[in-house]
Amino acid sequence: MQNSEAMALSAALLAVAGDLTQRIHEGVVARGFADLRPVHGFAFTRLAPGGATVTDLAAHLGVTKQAASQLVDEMVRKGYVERRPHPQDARARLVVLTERGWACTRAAEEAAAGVVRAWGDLLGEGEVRLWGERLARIAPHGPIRPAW
Amino acid sequence: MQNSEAMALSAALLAVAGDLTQRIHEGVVARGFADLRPVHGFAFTRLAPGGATVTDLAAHLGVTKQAASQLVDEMVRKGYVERRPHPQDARARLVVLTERGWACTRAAEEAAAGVVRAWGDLLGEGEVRLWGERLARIAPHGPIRPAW
DNA sequence: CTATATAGTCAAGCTGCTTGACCATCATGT
DNA sequence: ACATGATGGTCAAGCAGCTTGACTATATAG
Repeated sequence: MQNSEAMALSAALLAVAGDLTQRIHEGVVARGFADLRPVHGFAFTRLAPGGATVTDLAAHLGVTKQAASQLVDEMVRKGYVERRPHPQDARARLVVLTERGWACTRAAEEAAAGVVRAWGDLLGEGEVRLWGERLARIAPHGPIRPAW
Repeated sequence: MQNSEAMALSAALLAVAGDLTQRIHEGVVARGFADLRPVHGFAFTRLAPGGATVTDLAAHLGVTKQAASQLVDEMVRKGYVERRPHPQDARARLVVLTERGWACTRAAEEAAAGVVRAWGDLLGEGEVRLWGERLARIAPHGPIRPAW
């Protein structure tokens, strides 16, 4: 494969990723969560299972723990998460989703499903399902942050 | 497809996109262009064909023309581009790549080719080639900026 | 020839991140 | 038991990269 082809493929992949991020975000906003940005969604995916510490969150997002702490401050202020004492470690605090946080997480899943469904209409659902498996093999632990 | 599957697929796609961005950037740095960030690469892809105005670049990157102008200032200072008078419009200035800018563009293509080749080793080259076609159908004009 | 639109720049301000310093608590070794 | 270092978290200050607003010069339309 020529270098220029690889570049075109890369550009197409990044365009799809950008489009996906944007559409999920629009879907979340349309469902009534206008005071969030995509980064909050990435945070929610880490917090959802059973909560996480600020340090966990920082590692997940690829930022300093100070930055993660500021993000948590903001989400607390907006009512999406709570800080609770950590059951095993008195230094740490467990950040967990509130009911509003869960509602937003469900909204994001619905929005993502809408986008993926549109892909299925274009390419066939089986095809799209195959993607998921192959993508996971390529970069199972890629950075959550496709930033500049 | 369940919502949670769609979310997992989305996460995998974003992880691959992040991984790709990071690896291309590392490849560019390893080839001797350490004073650039991924955004400069996105700018180069717009400038490469035959140059572009600051306003064109701003639209391509999804930022204000002031921000694009600052980016051009920086790239001029670092020797990657030049501002030339625009042949048809005395208000405008054509931003074009210098020889160093072209060298960096080639380095980015090599790096991208390296990543795509690794995908081919995992999945088969034909499979990867099919991706390119399908990705281009899904979001042919997605934003170049998969930002938060 | 006037009026409006467009290309570009200058200046100021804001947001989200970083670095650095610090305290409280945990874990380890003696 | 207790000293020592590691870890979780916060406070404070600074900065990079972007935005909005204002302005000039040139182009374009009527």
